[in-house]
Amino acid sequence: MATTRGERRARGSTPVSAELIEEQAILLFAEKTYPVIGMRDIGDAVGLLPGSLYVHISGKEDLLLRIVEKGIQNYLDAIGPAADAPSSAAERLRAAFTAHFEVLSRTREQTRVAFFQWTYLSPEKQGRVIAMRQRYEDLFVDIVRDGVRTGEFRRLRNPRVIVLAYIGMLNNATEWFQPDGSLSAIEVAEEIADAALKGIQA
Amino acid sequence: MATTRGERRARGSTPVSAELIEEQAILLFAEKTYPVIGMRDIGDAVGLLPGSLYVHISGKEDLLLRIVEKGIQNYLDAIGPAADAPSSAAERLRAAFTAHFEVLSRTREQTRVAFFQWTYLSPEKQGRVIAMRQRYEDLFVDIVRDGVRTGEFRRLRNPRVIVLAYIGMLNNATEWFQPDGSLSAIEVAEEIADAALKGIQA
DNA sequence: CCTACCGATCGGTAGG
DNA sequence: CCTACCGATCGGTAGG
Repeated sequence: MATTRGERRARGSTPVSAELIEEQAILLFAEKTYPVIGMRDIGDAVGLLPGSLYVHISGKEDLLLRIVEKGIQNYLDAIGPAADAPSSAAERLRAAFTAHFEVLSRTREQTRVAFFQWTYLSPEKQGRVIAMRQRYEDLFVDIVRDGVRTGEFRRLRNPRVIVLAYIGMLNNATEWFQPDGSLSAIEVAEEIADAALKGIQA
Repeated sequence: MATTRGERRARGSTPVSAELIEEQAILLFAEKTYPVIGMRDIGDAVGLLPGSLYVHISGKEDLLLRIVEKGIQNYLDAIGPAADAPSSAAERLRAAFTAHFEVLSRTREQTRVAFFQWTYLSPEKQGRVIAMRQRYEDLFVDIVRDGVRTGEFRRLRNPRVIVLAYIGMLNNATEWFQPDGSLSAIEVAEEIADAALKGIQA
């Protein structure tokens, strides 16, 4: 049997920082999820004993909070400008999809944690995350609302359902999009934007 | 402080069965996820002490496996016939979406567990789940492939991306669709099927 | 950054 | 179905 937890990093090799701990925690949380990763796993990954992690970080949950907030902020920073550009609703939706997949291809593991594991935060901290998610959602609501108002889009019976469907599709792409795969973020985003705007019917 | 775990069900009231334990486990796993729910939580929910659960079930992981497999089977049973019907690809896609949302509205909590928590199973058990998920995915692949082949759908550059996007959208609907909300499964499915087939552009 | 350890909780079992 | 308990593991800390 020997050890289940492999000592992945030799102790005392290079300096350990809060950033390094965060990086390794992202990889571990993304792979196995927050509740099943122990401080001992994180310690092994950076080459410290579990108790020594507390020299650099204040606790396990605070580590998660930082990962989640930065993870969502990455999307707000990239999609905000795309969604607010002074162009047609169709172009803005296309640009928003593209921006989303570009951030996803850069930060796939952090996205996994940010989108799916914020629920392990305490209620108070969840509130901050929900507010950020709402801003993210509103970017898409605005595009669709504008498009319907100007007549560029069809009069949808339930625009909110469409927005939720789009966002759900984007969120879930975290599960299948491969940054190193044969299709680039732009190619995937264009294909999906075409399907969303024009439909798949001939 | 007192107790965090509320004794939700009085001990010794009505007979406990494997089915009751499964029902309660679905609710608990759906709300908090598998790894953070203990046998003590499940015991509280059915009115047994944790050790007594093993009279009815063989272990925590086996409980999860049953919930996941039945949860996915519900979708195969409902979508299979819809996807294989002798009608147009558009009608079959519409019927598949509708069937999906109908199962979701019936089994929302179990779907949450089945779609998102099968990753907590041991590798061997995950294999069985992956095979079922593949059959589910293939139902949609077949519809899109048929539609493209007959010319009913556009020649998509990457049909697989579209299928993954659709399925991701459906899977993620588990997070926002409310069975008791103002919109029925059929209404939501129709709205989304329209958007998928015709697009949202005017 | 380590040593040494804390109390709490985990899934599961022996024996009745 | 309960009593009583097992060894393992958890996040975190005191003191150096």
